[in-house]
Amino acid sequence: MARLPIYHRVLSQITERGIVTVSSEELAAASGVSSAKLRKDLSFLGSYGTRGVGYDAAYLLYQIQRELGLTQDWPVVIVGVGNLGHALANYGGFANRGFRVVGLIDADPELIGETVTVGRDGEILKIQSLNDLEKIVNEVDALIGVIATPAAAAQDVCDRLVDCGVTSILNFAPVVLTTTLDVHVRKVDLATELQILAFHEQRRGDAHEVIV
Amino acid sequence: MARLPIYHRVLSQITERGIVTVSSEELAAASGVSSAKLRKDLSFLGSYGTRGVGYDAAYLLYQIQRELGLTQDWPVVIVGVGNLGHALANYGGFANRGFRVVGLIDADPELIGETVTVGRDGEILKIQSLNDLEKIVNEVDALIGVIATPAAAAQDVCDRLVDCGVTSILNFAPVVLTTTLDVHVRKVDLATELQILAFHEQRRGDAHEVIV
DNA sequence: CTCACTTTGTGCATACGTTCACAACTACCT
DNA sequence: AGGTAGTTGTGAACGTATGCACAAAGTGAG
Repeated sequence: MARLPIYHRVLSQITERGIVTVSSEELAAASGVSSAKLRKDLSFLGSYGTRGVGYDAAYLLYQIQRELGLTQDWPVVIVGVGNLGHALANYGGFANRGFRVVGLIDADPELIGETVTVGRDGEILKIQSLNDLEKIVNEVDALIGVIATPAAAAQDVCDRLVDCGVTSILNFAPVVLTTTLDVHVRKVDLATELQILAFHEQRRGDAHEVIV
Repeated sequence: MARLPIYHRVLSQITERGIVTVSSEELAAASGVSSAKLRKDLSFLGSYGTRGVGYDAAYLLYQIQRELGLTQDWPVVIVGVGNLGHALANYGGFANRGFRVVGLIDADPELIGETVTVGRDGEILKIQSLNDLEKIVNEVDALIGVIATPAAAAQDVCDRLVDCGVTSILNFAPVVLTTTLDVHVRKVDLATELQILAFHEQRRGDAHEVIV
């Protein structure tokens, strides 16, 4: 389920506040879903709650972590270190969620060799050349790749990543990537998100005009 | 529908290549969906195709633009001009898709006054103070706001934007925002996307172990 | 021990999105 | 004109996700 990460985050915050027991109502409210939906989602993992009481926050958190595969560390390679690539590399939310950025790759000779601090603990990483992509990926044994390149380069980078054994790709470039079926591709498109908002904005405006 | 922006992008590319007629098969393949799904999506807008021939690419593109509200220009305010905010401001895909970044707001005094080039045509914008948020939003009459702040500040910024009349919000901060029902909130969470990939990666690994 | 109260887990009904299959329509060739 | 190939639009079947409602199970007071 795609909502597990949300529950995971909410539970993290809750346990940090020292709360030990949480009901489905509370957890659902904090996650922005209905309590019935939440209970069904959690029952998918097993019966980790106790009736009349609620869920043990820490225990439930651990179970979700296990289900999400967050008990291990996933090495991640980022290709394309422009503004977005920088933002991703610096994003603090990765380190404590089972991800470690282990490779920064760009095609721009100007950028190669530049150092970037990744994560919040100040680890330093050098930007490496696109030519060495295969070598880098094999060295760090990355299964997850992030594409933050311009649209024109995305498909080529994708093919090369897949050739090196990468099986999960997060794509920020505004193109539809084609790969074999066994590769998981997720797309995040900034313009698309705004367009969806504009769509609703416009429908709102239309409805208004009818009323007025 | 959430797939309209994809069709829009694909159609843009197709018309730029001078292609005048396109069948549902072709368009579906380029968009990564099935042809039946695409036809149903398009029939939602009306009957803009001709049987036996296909769709007139330019005409269909215009109809989608109209439906998405892209025939007008939406002013957008970005709050939080860190790495991600910069990436968004520079993102070239907005300008030619009906969006204009008209406000950059940050809380950091160091950043205020700094100039940023937004879009690809080199328009220059000054970063303004969070204190002036209300004034700025009212001045440019923005209905769409982007939150790229740290998690701790997001809810406060959201409330203030809504108070100024913003009715659509794109949230990059890793928190669940609570607002009134009439405000459209979309969330893009980078860590969540990676977690979903890791989830599939792990299941893949589990299955493998069983076989081995 | 019993009773009143709380909360989970789940069977069932409903709504939604997707796929299938085909009638309706167009273009073109003979 | 008639027939064949190609393509859209859509009704019907299917599967999945959501919401409802309640039995099962736990807690605590008297």
